[in-house]
Amino acid sequence: MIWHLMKNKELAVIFSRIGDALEIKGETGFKVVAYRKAARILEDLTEDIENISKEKKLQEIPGIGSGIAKKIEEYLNTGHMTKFDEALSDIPEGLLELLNIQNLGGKTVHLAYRKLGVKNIEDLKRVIENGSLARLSGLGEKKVENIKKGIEIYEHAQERINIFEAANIVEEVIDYLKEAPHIGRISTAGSLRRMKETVGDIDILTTGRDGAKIIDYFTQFPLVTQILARGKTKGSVMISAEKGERQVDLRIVDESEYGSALQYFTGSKAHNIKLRSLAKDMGLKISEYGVFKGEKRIAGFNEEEVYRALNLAFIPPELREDRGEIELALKNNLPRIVESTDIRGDLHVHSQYSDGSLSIDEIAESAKGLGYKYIAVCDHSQSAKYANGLSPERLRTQIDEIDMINRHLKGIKILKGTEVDILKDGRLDFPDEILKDLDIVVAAVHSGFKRNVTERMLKAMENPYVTIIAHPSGRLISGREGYDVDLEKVIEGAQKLGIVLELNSYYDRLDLNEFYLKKAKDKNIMISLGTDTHHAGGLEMMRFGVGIARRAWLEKKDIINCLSYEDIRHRSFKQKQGI
DNA sequence: GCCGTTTTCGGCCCGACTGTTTTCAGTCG
Repeated sequence: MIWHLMKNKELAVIFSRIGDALEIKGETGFKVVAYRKAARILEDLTEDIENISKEKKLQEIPGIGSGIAKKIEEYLNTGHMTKFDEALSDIPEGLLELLNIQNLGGKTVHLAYRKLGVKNIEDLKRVIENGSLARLSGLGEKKVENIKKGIEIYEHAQERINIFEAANIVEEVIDYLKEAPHIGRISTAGSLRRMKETVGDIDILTTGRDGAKIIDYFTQFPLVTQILARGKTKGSVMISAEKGERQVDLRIVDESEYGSALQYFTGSKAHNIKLRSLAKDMGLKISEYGVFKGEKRIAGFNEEEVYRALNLAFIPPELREDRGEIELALKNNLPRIVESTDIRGDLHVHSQYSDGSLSIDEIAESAKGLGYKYIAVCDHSQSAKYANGLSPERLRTQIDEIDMINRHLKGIKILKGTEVDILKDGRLDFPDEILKDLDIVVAAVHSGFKRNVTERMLKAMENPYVTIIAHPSGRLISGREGYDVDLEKVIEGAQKLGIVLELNSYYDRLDLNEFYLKKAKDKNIMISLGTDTHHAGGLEMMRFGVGIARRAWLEKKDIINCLSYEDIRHRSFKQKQGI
């Protein structure tokens, strides 16, 4: 577990709940926003809030003022927060949960609580059924019907969609939309365009002459199960997907507005709010329809001119999270984050020798097709029985085969590698005399997830032949929590010993995650991208790894996949790190 | 609650959709 940031998480939850409670009580919206913003900041923070507090630097964090700083200090010192106790004292436990229901907000929850004594979701269903909710002033049959729909969606709520599933859905819907009447440009937007590891819903933007017709066509997509909204410029539907239903939102704008709409619709919300207030300070107004000076539109056709109109360098979607990117763009000082085309090879691929489906030849062919200069075959080691792990003898055979293929191969080189198990006592699953003959040694924990994982990884890193630690947290996005490991210590160890940390780029791992990648980068640790694929199509997962790397502000110089074949083989990244 | 070379008080991002309303409130993104 990530003990270091426990207080950050606890405080994030507390502030978020205070925000919810105040919303229900009808407190001014700005206070609610301020608490929720504080929650988001704490959620995002990669530094331990206790350290920041000790150094008396809480108020240096934008969005944290004297009020919230005091409350943080109180909580850290005493273990409780008076404001939290007050805010929730007269709010029943089940009431906050109701805010998660679509079409139901603080105002209505408050009203239902005060007038009908609704304290939880069961009460809410009751007053819907007996008709008393619909009789409240400001409500009616249709509103209640929508709340009912909201409850249904909430109760069947899926976890967030992984980026791969989201990308697939988008592709299908966009293919369908291409046949819509008089449709123009189409793009995905929202958190998928920002390449978040999971997304809540799917956003698509198009241009077109007759919005209502396109929306109409959109709602007739064969997989649509529910129409949530259908207007002239905006439509929203639920579609059935692999695992349950997913929400897809479509927005239609005029060609001349496409850039500003794409910018607006891509978000993040926090990024956009900051942009709009920046625009306001400059005497401008920004919306999805453009950047305006008075009545006159001064930008909107493409995103570049939108940012330019605000005196900002272009900010790539992956950076738009209000984590300091706007301040740097103002000074034209943004990092030049890595591009897909900078990636010269995949550094973690499995073959038929262990549990992959591809021969070495096929791997070479596929990699060549992607324009790579090299690819590392890293099969499992002998203890990984479940994965047909290689004995030292079979690894020798594989090494010989790769040497032979490399002699004939044009335009691409295969790196000889292994994904060697870190055993339960921290030893490696192969002896040094064979490790020394490999180009790349990826070491990984595959068993004993709760057993001294930190110590075992640190011990593995001391082996002079280990290049990379694979999937350092061990989490699976679809549901496995990961190792009981102290990643702070792993990062420290990697820095000391010149070890590369992996960004495992398969969509359900994406491990390290963006926060630890950023930390590693800040300590000058090199990162390796590997898809860990077991089949040909999986090589395409690299785009998700690159997306996460970009979200972590990684540059070309931070990633060993951007080095030449020679530099990788001679491990010159170690020299770069001064080892 | 946060924030400030126009302000320590009085602002705080902007617009669509829906439904309940005769001019607007609530919710969402």
